[in-house]
Amino acid sequence: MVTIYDVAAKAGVGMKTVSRVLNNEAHVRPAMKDRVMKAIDELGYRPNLAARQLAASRSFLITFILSDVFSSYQTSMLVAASTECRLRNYHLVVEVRDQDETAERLVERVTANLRPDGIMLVPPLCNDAAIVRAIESKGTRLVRVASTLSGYGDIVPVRDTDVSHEMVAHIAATGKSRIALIAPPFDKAAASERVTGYRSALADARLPYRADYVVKGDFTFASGKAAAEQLLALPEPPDAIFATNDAMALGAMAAARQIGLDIPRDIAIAGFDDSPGSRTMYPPLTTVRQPIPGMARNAISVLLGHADALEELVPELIIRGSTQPGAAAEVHGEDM
Amino acid sequence: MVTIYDVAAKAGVGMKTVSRVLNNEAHVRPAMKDRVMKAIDELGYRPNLAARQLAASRSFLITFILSDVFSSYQTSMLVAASTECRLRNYHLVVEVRDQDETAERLVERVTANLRPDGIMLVPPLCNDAAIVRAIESKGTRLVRVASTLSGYGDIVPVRDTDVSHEMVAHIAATGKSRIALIAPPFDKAAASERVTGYRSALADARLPYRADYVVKGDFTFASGKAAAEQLLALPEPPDAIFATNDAMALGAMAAARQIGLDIPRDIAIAGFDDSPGSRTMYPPLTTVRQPIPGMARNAISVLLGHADALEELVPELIIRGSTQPGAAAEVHGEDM
DNA sequence: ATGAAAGCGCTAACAC
DNA sequence: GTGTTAGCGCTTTCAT
Repeated sequence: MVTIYDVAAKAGVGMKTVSRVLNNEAHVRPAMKDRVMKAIDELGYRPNLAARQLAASRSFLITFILSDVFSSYQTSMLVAASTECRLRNYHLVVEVRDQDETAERLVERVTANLRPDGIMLVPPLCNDAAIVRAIESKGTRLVRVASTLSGYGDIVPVRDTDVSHEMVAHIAATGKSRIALIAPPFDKAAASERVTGYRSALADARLPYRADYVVKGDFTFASGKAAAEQLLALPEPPDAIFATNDAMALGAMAAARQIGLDIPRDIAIAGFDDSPGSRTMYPPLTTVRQPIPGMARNAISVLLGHADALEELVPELIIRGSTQPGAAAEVHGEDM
Repeated sequence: MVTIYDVAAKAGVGMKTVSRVLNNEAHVRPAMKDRVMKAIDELGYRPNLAARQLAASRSFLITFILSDVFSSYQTSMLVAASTECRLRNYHLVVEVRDQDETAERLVERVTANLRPDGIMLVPPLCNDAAIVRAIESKGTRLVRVASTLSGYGDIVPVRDTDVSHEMVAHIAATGKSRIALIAPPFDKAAASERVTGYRSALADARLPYRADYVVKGDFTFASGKAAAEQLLALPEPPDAIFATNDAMALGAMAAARQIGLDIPRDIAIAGFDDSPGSRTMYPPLTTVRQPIPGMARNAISVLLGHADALEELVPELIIRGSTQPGAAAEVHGEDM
């Protein structure tokens, strides 16, 4: 094993100098730096993380807590966060919340022996007040992506209002006039940006807002299917449904299909997330692509204290065949 | 910070004794053990991983390398592996293979400063010979799940032949007689267990094996769609398609849908993996559920040297509406 | 079966 | 700017 001593000896300098070079600290003469770098290269020296952790009492680790309920959104975030960590010489540790594990136990075990420098939470866990409080009590840094909850930790926001407005405007532009919404489960659904965008677009298109056209779901396929069944059973059923995530939109598609409706002729359907499933339907689902890599980048930046240069992120409307006949028949299929 | 010294002092023993208790080593009198445990509890002592790593030169870390191409299979494995690690006081670090990153660079960076005690690879990366060789050259322990490639590292096998046979037998039992196969991309496709099961089931059902009914795919939606288009354009098209994974099966469903075929009446379709997408289709996809938690458990066991008690694992046939009208209309929808 | 002492490879604090 | 000296909190010899 090549240690920092060997490098120091080879370069003919003290070991603190090597350490300075390794950590990109200031006050190192370029010539010195080169000499050290050369020695590092020639020796094939690799710093030992455990030793750095112990001496610096930093772990260079970020913990990402995954809920036990799957979503492609979560895993996309995970992948993006891992990629981001690597660019900063950090590593991402995954911990999965066990079913019926209390928030306290979860946070305790995640925090106890690994001592991550920070924890990253995405929906739905980032909206779990007990978890957030437990992390606060441990004093571990926390970043929460797209959280609808205030409280401990930095929050990386997403602006969903405009793109939701755009979505509903697009649907209206295809000639639909009875556009229903499958809303998020939040108590005050009106607080959701996606709902706000829906309402403002209706107003812009001079379409009436009808309370019976808004049904809450809980972001699952089953809830979307149930909501759509309810909507389609209305005396005057909608001719379009905007579901606030893809899983619910797929549920709505299944409900429509089951009673023999043609999509999008009889009923247009749109979702939100650009999940793999949205691309492997026929017709493929019109949806919104979140700027996930950027969100993860922002999250890790915040966690590591570089909150200065956060990116401005804009979700993107993806129009496909479920709202526009003939649109984007050639969707990229990904292995899923 | 409570250290092992504090515990030793409080319990009135030497620190090696505390260490022995913590590591479940032999030669500790029960009374002694209790005394130490009590002190640990009262002090709320938590071992410091970094210090253990440094002293023991073990990291208590397993690295899971994710390919940049998504699959629910991969992420299910990841989750299961993380859960399994936690039960053994290990932690799972995720690293994502960058596009156009060489195998050597990938393994170098994954191995260099974190020094995981083992690496876990699942398809498709576990079949990348260059990566396997690079890991071998680092001397890091490796376990590969369901690999079709021999070479360095332990392999956790899956037995797909029987369930594939069962699948094709099921399709034949529904009255279909022209059953096509979308095969894996492997060079010698006949080497695949799924293909073997297909052929033996055809033989059992006294159905002819037709070379024009077997088309290779590459496990993506697009390849499945293309393969199905080719099959459906045959002078005598098949009345059923068994795709060797779900993504390709969904591609086949899209192809069938596009030309107005009814599933399963005109064409039955089945997949393999029980991916989230298989459950959010209408009709839901008949498929095979792999025993993923067990596979992950076996993989981590092997990696940690407990290769003794490996579980015998059996994949499960999941019959749904895409092959059997009226079957399982009520599929669990998961958020995806 | 238990204890004492010596590091593991690095960074922090300070001296120069 | 650069070098020296102490540890970080554990496990590992090796005594006893």
